Amino acid sequence: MPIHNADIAAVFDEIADLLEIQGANVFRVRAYRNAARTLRDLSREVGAMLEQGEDLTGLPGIGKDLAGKIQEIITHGPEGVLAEYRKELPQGLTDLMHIPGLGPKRVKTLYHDLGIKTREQLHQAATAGRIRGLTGFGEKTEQKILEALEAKAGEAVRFKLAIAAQYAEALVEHLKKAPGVKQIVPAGSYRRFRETIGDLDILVTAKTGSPIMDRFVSYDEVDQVLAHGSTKSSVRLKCKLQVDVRVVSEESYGAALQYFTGSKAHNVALRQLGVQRGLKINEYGVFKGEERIAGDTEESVYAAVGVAWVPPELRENRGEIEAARAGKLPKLVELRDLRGDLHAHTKATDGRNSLKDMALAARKRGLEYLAITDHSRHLAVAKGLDPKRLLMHMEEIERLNDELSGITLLKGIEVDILQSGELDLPDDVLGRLDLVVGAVHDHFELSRQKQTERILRAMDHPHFTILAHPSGRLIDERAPYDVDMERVIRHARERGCFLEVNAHPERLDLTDTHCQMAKEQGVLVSINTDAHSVLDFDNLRFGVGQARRGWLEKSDVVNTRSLRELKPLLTRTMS
DNA sequence: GCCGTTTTCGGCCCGACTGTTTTCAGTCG
Repeated sequence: MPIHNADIAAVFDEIADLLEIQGANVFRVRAYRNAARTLRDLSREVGAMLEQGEDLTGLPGIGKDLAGKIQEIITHGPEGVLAEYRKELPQGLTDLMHIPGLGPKRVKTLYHDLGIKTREQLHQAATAGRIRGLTGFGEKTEQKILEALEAKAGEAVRFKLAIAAQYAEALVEHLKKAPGVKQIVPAGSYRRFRETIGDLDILVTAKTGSPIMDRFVSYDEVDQVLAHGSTKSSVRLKCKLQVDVRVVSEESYGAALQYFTGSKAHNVALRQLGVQRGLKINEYGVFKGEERIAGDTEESVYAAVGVAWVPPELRENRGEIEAARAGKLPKLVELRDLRGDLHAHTKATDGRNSLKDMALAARKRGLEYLAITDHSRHLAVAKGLDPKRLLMHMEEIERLNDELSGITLLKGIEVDILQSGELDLPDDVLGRLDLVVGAVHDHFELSRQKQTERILRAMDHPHFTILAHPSGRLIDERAPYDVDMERVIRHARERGCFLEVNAHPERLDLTDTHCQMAKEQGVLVSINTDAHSVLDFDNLRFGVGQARRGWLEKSDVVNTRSLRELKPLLTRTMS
């Protein structure tokens, strides 16, 4: 079993937990957490990097020691490295730290004073009232622990961005009606367009004395009030989404927006820049000693430490601060840059709307072209098209193009990539289309090597244009199939084909880091809705968000081209 | 344990809320 970056990151996080319980130096703990994060964000496998003789100490937060541990974990597995830290503490103890209200200190107390090692033992002790007497604990803490254990809270629930958006928009509307409210904006990972949201952070500026917090905690979708202060309140909604509202004065709006947008890692890095300049940055402003020198706008905060304003989608501490410092931030692609959509379905297969309805909906969005890419015959469950039906479909598209103005339909197919890597329709049929979108819809279980070769072979086909949803994942529902995305991206460059960013909120596939990798390799990306109804064009904004998180600019996205510029790109130039 | 426009040592981001305290530790983000 190959060891992936995420596995090594998990080992480092466990070490960090164990060190915290042991009361180790907090900065040493942080070093392990930083390294874990670096590994999770990395678009390449460290195993492959080591094989190619690359030096891991070039990676942020990885020094000589941790590079050695990574090597050890890859060569001999994680047990040896972990054993060293597990010596003094039983395995599984770190699990207790994931229970809300329990951190390293309390877990240590529970273990040392009562010998508690598992959730079950903790539950027994809490039920028997043996927790409340421990130092640092009380009746309320005991009760909260009990509730957390019984509610199985602590299992991190994340919400897909599009779902969170529904709750966020409704809540913002509710809060707006509170007297004295001036500005109100969702910040946090929501503003950064992360594909899933752990909780929702809403920033409010309001006149002093505004009853905003009372209005917030009494919102009828609130299930539980977790905290209720004058500047900070937290609730859990009935849908289980946690929402934090922070109120600041108007002069602190920029600093607070910057602060609550995060990410945490980005903010830490920005503050370090501040420290180097003798400045303190917090949610109220930028301070030189006692003097407040910036903070009314986000731009002023960044300017105070000598860097350009960073778009929220880039704020992950993946090099954006260095780029901002050097004046080399990308000019990110925007929704309005998109001129067309290269992946959509109709009633002919598993879509809900007619060709004409889809065309008109796309035109209404201001799109200049829409590729109709219904399924091919192999996907029987979707009534996939055989050559005969496809040819009829193409004729219908041509007729409609004659009839409509302001939108051009392109003749395409979402053709199944068969297990062998062959495409599901004959070459002469594929050759009559404007573009061929290839996709894997079955045999997700193939080995990494077979899956990769299957896809590479499909891309070799002379008519292949775009690889749809390249990893096949459904967020939180289906893991990506095992495929060497580095090879796929390199192959796309060699063969001159494109990779999709599927804008459906459950897919968002390519991921942000793979977008970045595609850009580095010079592979163009197509932001497509994969629309199955006229409503799905709304999803384009999520696809754009994902592309922006991947540092993509207008020129990196193939469907920002006008139809005239696009056409020659669709004709593959095979070398 | 990492890192360097104060560089190989001595720093390492900052504040709110809660509960358990009697001035603050722990947790969280």
